[in-house]
Amino acid sequence: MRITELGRRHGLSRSALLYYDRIGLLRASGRSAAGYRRYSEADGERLARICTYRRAGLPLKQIERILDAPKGRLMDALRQRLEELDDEMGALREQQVLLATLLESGNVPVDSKVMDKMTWVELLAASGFSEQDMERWHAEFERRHPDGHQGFLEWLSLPEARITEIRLKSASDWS
Amino acid sequence: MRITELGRRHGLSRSALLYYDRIGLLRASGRSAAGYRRYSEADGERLARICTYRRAGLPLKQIERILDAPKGRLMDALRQRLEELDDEMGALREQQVLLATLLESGNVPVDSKVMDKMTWVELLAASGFSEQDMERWHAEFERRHPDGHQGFLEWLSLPEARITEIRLKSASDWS
DNA sequence: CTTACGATTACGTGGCGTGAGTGTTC
DNA sequence: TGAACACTCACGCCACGTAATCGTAA
Repeated sequence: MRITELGRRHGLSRSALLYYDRIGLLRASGRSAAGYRRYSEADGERLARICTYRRAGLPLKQIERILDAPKGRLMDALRQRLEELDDEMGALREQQVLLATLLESGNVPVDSKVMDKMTWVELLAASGFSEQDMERWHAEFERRHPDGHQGFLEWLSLPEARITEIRLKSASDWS
Repeated sequence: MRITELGRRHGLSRSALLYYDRIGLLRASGRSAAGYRRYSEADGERLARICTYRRAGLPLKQIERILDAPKGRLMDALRQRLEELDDEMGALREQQVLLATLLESGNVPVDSKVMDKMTWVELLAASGFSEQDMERWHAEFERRHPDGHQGFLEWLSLPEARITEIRLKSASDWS
């Protein structure tokens, strides 16, 4: 099979396949007498996998790594991509909110949903939680669910620097 | 004002402003004797507008066009960006679906970032928080910051019905 | 003297698209 | 003989980041 034909079958352009060849992601397994690239059935199957991971938004470099890697690495990459997607969708949602307020032109609604740390600490204190309890609780949180801890601190709208600080302290308290 | 200072005030890097100068998006309105870029108050206000539109995801070229255009063009651009955003979010959602099916067919453990209620309760219990404490805490939360309470329960990924249930109970506990 | 800024120029990123100029197959 | 394909090389896109090498301010 020749390059344009292979591309057509998988919904890719000729130049895309030329690019894949250049970067070594999918090298033509042979050449004709005139120097034309020839693609085998195996090449086609490899390309099918490439297209699948590309539709999931994986960068080509990572695709190259996982194509010949054990299944565990592959699954790790997919899970990681899912988490990235959360961030990307969050960023788009922020853009939506900004655009909506700009178009409403004028009155900017205040988000009372934002929780700050002081309020949070007050709440726990009101239920009989001491500062020491807080520290032990942060440490436990960090030990059992680092990602959840991060997410919670973000939910409190703490600046990134403060989050890092708290997590580092929590980790050292635990060890 | 000099370049790094202006950037710091708007959350941009020096190289970003150098780039804006090169492409003509924001030219320094003057130079010092030694050739340093000097930015005026008017430059700062222009940059503030640029940053706003950039946070909405507009490309710099388009920003340049709408900065000195009538208000109508500006609104058109914002509306158009909102529509693009729909497409982009749709694309990301497709990636999510594909990833979910790939992960499920491969029998893979679930996202650790998601915090569920059981884990949360366990954590508090580990720090000496009783069920009764929990109830009082929910009630206090609901009384002082209803929106924050709602947001917190959503963060735990609880279904809407369960959230309503908890909030109603908390409200009645308090009254 | 140091060090924290300023300047310019040039190259890298990702994933191709788009030519220019030339050869091959049908 | 002409159209449709193939080849290689090189530059363009976007929004900067990152040196490298230099001059200036405090």
